[in-house]
Amino acid sequence: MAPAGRPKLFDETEALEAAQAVFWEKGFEGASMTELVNAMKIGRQSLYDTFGDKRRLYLRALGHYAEQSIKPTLDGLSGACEGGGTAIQRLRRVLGAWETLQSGSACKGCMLANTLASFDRRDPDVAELVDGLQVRLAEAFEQVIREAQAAGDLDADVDAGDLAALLTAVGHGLAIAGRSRSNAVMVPAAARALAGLLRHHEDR
Amino acid sequence: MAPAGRPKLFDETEALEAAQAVFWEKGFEGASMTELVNAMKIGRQSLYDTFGDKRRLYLRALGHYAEQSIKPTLDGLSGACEGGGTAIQRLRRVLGAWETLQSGSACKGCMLANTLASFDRRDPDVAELVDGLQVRLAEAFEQVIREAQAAGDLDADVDAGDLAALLTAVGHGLAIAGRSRSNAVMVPAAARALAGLLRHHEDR
DNA sequence: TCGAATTTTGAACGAAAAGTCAAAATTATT
DNA sequence: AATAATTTTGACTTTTCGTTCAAAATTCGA
Repeated sequence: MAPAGRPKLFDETEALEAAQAVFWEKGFEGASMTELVNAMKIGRQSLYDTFGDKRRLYLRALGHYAEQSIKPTLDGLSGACEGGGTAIQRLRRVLGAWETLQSGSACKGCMLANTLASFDRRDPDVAELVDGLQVRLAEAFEQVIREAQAAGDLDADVDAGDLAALLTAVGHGLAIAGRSRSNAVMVPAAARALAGLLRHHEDR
Repeated sequence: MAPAGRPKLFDETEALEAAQAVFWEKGFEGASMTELVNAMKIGRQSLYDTFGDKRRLYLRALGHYAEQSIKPTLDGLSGACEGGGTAIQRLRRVLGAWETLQSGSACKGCMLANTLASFDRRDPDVAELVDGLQVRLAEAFEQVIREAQAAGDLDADVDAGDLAALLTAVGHGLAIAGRSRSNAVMVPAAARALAGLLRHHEDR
């Protein structure tokens, strides 16, 4: 059942991705509607008709970012993608992916972290969305950690939940460091240290 | 030699601190000049005469934040304050201070991290200031780490510079997590895990 | 083919933004 | 006391912001 009336000339997902890129780079208040309209290559009114106001557009862009950038991490941890491997291998692979991601020259960091740092924390929708993703990420970490501990590839004397929270925080930290001038030095260094700390003590 | 003319009725540092608080909470673009003028309790023109434009005010506020919030950490690491103690004790004390700081209910995170996440990265002055602070922090960490390693309180098989970069990144990460809804849970958990990983392997 | 429904287009709106101007007020120097 | 220098005050300018309006264009169902 096609809707009566003129169909949209633009691809909604494509436009959303363009908006996401702008918001990711400039933040909510740093991105102007004119800028967004230009980047999305759609008319002003089409934007408002399709996405509502600026705040709702940001929410959808952030949701899209989550699907695109957080989900791969979750899948990588659970082994649903990239051919699996042992728990410790999957963990290391995700951390390695983060490293290369945040070491690039024009790195924009992580939209999640940027949102946490800049968005009005009283906004309930944003707070809930962001926090939900954070928790899901931490839970995925916890599961892999337990698995790696059970396999004897990770010291079992550190609580899995605690370590998961630490890795989540490190994710944020790498993303912030990724936006700094010396990201190409700092991020790989931090990643090396983390990889070292995550070795089993018997292997040292 | 007092300057001829009417003296200012306000304390410059006090006004700057008020501005810093607003910028810290709302970010550069999130804070309006009228809002700043009100918080600083000075006239609009006095603001422009004293601090220049909005960007220069932000730079001074950020500099003030560095003096007030980063320096204590540097001093705590070097042992210049808080009565010293061993290197590992100083390290743990700083991490503990970060934990309590980022676990609070109305936590604003870290202005440094917020700036990295939201400010236009092409701005050379901001980039230099922020990166300089990051490097100074990493250097201070590196020195304490070396000391702790020499004292046998920290495993020596992880490179001190790398570990310093990691702790700097963890600082950013805790600050970001500190702005999330579940900061009171996540931040202490991450801190516990980090404290566990930093134990010497012989103590496990 | 007519009409209802939707999108597009481009102009326009009011509000709020950053920043400025000029006169009044206050102080130190002479 | 007079002058020069500075700050204060409050209105004002200009620009940009997010959002909306209304008419033209396009498409589908009857």
